[in-house]
Amino acid sequence: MSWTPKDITQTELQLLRTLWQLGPSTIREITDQLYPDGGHSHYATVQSLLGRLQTKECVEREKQGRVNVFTARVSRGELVTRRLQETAESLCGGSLRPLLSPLVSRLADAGELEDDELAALSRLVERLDSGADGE
Amino acid sequence: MSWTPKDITQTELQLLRTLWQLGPSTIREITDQLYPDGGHSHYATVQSLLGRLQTKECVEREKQGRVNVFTARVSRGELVTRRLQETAESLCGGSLRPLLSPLVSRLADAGELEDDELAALSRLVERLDSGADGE
DNA sequence: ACGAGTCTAAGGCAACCTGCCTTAGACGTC
DNA sequence: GACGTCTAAGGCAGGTTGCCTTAGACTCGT
Repeated sequence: MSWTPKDITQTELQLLRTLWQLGPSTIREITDQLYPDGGHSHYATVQSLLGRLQTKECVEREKQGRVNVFTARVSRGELVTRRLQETAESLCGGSLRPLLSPLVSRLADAGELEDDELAALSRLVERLDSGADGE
Repeated sequence: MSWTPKDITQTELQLLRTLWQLGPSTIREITDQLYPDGGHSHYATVQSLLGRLQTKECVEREKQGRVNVFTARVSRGELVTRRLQETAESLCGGSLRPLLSPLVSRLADAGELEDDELAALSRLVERLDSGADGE
């Protein structure tokens, strides 16, 4: 009964982003940030989304006095890791290794690295691939 | 109007796996492989899923005589790349670079690499990170 | 004390996706 | 022409997602 936390949606991510930016916040603060002219309905929407984020273990709720203060429980990096893990699970039988080559290839295509570093990286991955046993 | 093909589900992936394994196949062949004792309903299920896979641009349909022959249009590697791209898009503003460090860290944790290669990789990534500008 | 304002919990709802299945009709073979 | 196999089309229940309404509780200024 191992529990892999569920993936989050774009809208939920937007909330998380706000939490990362503001730090621990109340619903009110988040709502004001996202919908500066929002009414009660927007407030309730944020409330609803925060509730779902909580069940997805991305957010923590703590009652301070009368109000709930929400804190991000995952960082962007952790979310990235979760996604990588999911991808590995569903496409590569749980192994992360097969993600490496495509990532480096894409990095190369996108020109996101300095040439010399890219070269070093590519060489390394290539060496790994040649010595690897296919799944 | 750029069209990012949608993500596929586990069930759909199962079909793709079968296609990878069998090569271009008819619905019948796929059904027999997945549900050896399946009836018409299973056949129709496969048909339905293949239709959805086609709209997701993962599968190609070609009429050969009276029957449709389906061919996988994406490889496992391409699916991996799609997912990486999605992850980058939704979490890192489109940049793939931030995926690198978490991946290498997880690889290290999971012990999926030889120590010396891991060391080289880690050193490289570390160097990259130190010289990077955060988003 | 009372009304305005702000918080909370609870839940409804339409649109969509997913997995699965039924129906209905076209084509070939014996 | 009956049978088996293919096709297209679409229905349906259950879940998810984004958004919103309701109703009740607390705090405050006057």
